[in-house]
Amino acid sequence: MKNNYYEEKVKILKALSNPVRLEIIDFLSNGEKCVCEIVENLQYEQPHISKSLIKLKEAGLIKDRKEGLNVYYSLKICCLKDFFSCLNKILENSSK
Amino acid sequence: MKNNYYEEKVKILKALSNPVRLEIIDFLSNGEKCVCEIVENLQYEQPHISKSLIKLKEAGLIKDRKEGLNVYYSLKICCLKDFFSCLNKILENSSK
DNA sequence: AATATATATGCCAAAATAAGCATATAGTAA
DNA sequence: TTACTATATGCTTATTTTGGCATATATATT
Repeated sequence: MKNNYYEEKVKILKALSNPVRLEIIDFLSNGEKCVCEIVENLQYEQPHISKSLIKLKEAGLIKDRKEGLNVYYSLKICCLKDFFSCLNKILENSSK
Repeated sequence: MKNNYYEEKVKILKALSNPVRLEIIDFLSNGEKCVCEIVENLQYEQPHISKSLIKLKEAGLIKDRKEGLNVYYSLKICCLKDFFSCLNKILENSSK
């Protein structure tokens, strides 16, 4: 259905529409990290980071892997670089 | 500032995070259209379309041009195609 | 000037999101 | 079992977003 077609995209875009979640994605672009590393690095409350990760995962943007007590998250998408370079182009254009 | 860096991207992503606005962008990918054409084609209330267009414009995604009583809107960004093809890849991956 | 048309704005209630804090769960170690 | 650690979940309040309806504005026409 046409509506579903847009709704699914909206879900991904909404997951990305948050500064903390964008920061997490940036951090994960350096490779797989456990939640504790993300919390330590980004300095937000642990539950906040956890919820952010879950939202990104539900949108299909990242994946997780358990190892003992730790959960490791990593990017699931390879095209995100181009995606964000488009965003940057938009920003450059806007400031003109 | 790092915060501003993400906030600006979030503004663009939020503008895109809505099915009606995505539909408008799709429609505009066929070329410049006036508000009346968009309203007629997408079947939403005119004030709703107007607000959607303004939000997209404020995010730097589209531009407008007045001609008599009409206002014509068109895409301002050429990389949106790649942007959405990335979204589609994410969707394909998610459904696996 | 009066009228008509295209578009934008304002206001409102409902729904969604955000973020803090407390607490639960799952795995590990003693 | 008990205690500990890493992560997830639940609850709550504040804020933002949504979409409908009424109305304002700007331009064109008579």
